Amino acid sequence: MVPFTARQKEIIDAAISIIAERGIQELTIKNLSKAIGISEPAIYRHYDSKMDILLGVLTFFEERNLSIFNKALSMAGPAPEKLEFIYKQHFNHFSNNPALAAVVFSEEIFQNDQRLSARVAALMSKSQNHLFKIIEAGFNSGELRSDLSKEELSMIIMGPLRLIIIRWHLSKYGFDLKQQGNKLWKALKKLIQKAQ
Amino acid sequence: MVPFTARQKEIIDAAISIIAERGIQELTIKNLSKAIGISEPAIYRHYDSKMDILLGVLTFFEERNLSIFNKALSMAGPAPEKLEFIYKQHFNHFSNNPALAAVVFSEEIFQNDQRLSARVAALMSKSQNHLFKIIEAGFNSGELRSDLSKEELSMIIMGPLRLIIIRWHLSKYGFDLKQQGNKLWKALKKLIQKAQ
Amino acid sequence: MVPFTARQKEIIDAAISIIAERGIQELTIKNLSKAIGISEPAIYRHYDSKMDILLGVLTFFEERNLSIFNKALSMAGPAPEKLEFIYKQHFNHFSNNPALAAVVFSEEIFQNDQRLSARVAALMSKSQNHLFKIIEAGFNSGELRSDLSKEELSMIIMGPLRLIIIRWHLSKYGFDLKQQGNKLWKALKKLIQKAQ
Amino acid sequence: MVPFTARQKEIIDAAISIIAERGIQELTIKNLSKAIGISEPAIYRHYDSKMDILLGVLTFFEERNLSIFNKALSMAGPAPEKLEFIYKQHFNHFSNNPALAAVVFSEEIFQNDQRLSARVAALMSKSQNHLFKIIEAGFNSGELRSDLSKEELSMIIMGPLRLIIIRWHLSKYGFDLKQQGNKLWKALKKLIQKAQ
DNA sequence: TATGAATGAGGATTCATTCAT
DNA sequence: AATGAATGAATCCTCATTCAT
Repeated sequence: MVPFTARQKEIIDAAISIIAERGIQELTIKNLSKAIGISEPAIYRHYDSKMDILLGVLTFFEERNLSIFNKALSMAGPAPEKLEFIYKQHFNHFSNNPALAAVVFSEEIFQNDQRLSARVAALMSKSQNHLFKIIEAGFNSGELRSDLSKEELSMIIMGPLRLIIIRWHLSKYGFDLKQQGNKLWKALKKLIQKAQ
Repeated sequence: MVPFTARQKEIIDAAISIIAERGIQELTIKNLSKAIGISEPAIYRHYDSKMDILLGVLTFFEERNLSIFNKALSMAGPAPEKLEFIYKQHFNHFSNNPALAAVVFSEEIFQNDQRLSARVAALMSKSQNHLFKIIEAGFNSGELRSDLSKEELSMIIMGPLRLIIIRWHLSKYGFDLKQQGNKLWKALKKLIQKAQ
Repeated sequence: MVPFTARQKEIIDAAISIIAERGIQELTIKNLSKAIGISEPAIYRHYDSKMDILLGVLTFFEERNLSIFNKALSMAGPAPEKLEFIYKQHFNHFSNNPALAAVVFSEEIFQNDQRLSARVAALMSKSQNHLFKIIEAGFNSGELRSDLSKEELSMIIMGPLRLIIIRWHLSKYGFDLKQQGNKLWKALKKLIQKAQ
Repeated sequence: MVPFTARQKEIIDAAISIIAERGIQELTIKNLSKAIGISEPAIYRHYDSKMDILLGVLTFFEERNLSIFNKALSMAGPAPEKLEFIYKQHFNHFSNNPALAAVVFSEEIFQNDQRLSARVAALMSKSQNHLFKIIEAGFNSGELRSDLSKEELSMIIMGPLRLIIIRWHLSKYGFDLKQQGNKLWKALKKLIQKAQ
């Protein structure tokens, strides 16, 4: 795992901003270099091709994403709290970086290329596996309803999380994500917790 | 609402196929004309610009989408059945047109342009309103849990539906969408129905 | 064998001129389009890529070359006269198109690419085979010395022909190719004819 | 005549390798520096420009070439033996450095630039002059046929030599150059020696 | 002596679009 | 209704070269 140089980080950040604010189609080397304030060829000192930049963006997302799920997994405490942590982390993260909301769940963005879409699929299945472990722990401890499979539960947990973020983005950040997101979580918790 | 000419319909269909199978970036006038078997300038006899074609694609999606929700709304019967209908219609639709799965929830595709993204947002809020009505009916009849708001419930209903379709697509249609989708719906139904 | 369109012919001609007068490195799409007086993209209406243009240039050379050897082969008369015809045709051809001299024997020009260099090699071996037939006829009729193999003779015939043309080019056409070429041929004839 | 520094020699050698193996178009500062294992700017410590490197390459060729002809000239013995020496030296040289065959007669390579092509022409005429001296000595001693001019003979000697090397290269070194070259020389010798 | 970072100019190619026919 | 030919603007990327360190 080669760490990014400062410039590389800067390029990735700029790329994310552009994708987020103006869409993938506007992610051109020219726009990228303009955003950073260097010439177009200068980009190529730091990345061999545009594809490598995209791959870098994906790497960035992967790390963010996995870090959330890893932290959740390694937390002490009951399963619902871990899930709450995942929700809250997402909301915090996006509230702080609204632009990311346009990008993070855009599997479609990376769908053009085999290399990219394969990694997106891998990432998705990785986070799902983490989620499975949390859910299974919840089954065992009796904290989560066990009349649903882990696959179903994971979909019911992640689907609404993704959707509220997409809506927040489409509404041009027209509501308070943390607050609404919290309400969503509480509602969801009622559904998935084992009735006492 | 001007109806499409036959050629216009053909162009829209080809555009959808291209977007679905190869991604938005491959939707060029050249590829479009090649797919239809006419020359590039011929496209411009039928649409003034590429944007108009995109607008046409969106219109197509809108109609599909609203038709599902309209039918569901006008159905007789209890709310859960209407929701089940919405789920099933989606699964049927995508099972029959797998390529569309790559597209249909791709709000990001239309995010470049103001005109497009405004309509996407409008569409989303329109279907949401239909859903609200169904949910409210469910509240009133006591078929749906009423300790959740309609906003929360709508997210919890539509989020997993979208997610399973996205996963189906990312898995390259690697599982039986109708079957898995049905299981998902049954699981979800357990959660949102009012306990008897 | 698809015939060239008028524009394609024009492009090939311009390409040859540029290579001849300014070298392969100056054969750019920009220079090509400037020479013809159209825009750069317009070139691509007529050839899919620069490589295809190069292939076209090669085709042109092949046809010129094979036509000379074919005519010589089908001539009536003694072998030395056929060889003389080959010599004279070359000198005529290059005197009329001095620029070609820079190109025609430049196997190196086409050496970059597999597809190109394979065809150059094929062309060379084809003309050599024609020459072999002429030489063998000369052996049989007793017009040519037969104490040399056809391979050796073909080298001794074509080598000096190529060299004088290259020198003529390097001297910036500083001598009369037809006249000097003729003297060269007469000298060569003395050597390869069977002494009476 | 400033001697090359060690680094300069290294650069020239690398340049020749690249031209020989991959063609002139691949001779870029980047490829050059990569081949040597230094950075691109480092090249400019040793040569002011790419043109100077090309000039250096030419110098290298000049020295190789003139050394062969000089040695031949200063040899004792009959003219045909000197010519044989020239042939053999060439075959030896290229057998040992096959890649060079792609380059050595590539006057076209240096044709882009005035400075370069002038020196190529000068080199050619210089070796020709050496050859003239050898031929004249052969005339005087009665070892060479004198019914041909020295110009004609020189062309008939050098033309086939060049051609067999070019063919060897185009055949991807598909035959034994030394052996075939020797046969070629023996054939040629029969032609140009004065009959006893 | 060397390098990391940068750049203006230019490379081939594709884009959406226009126009004469 | 359709096309062949064309184009300005933009695409990604490479070139030889420079500069500060």
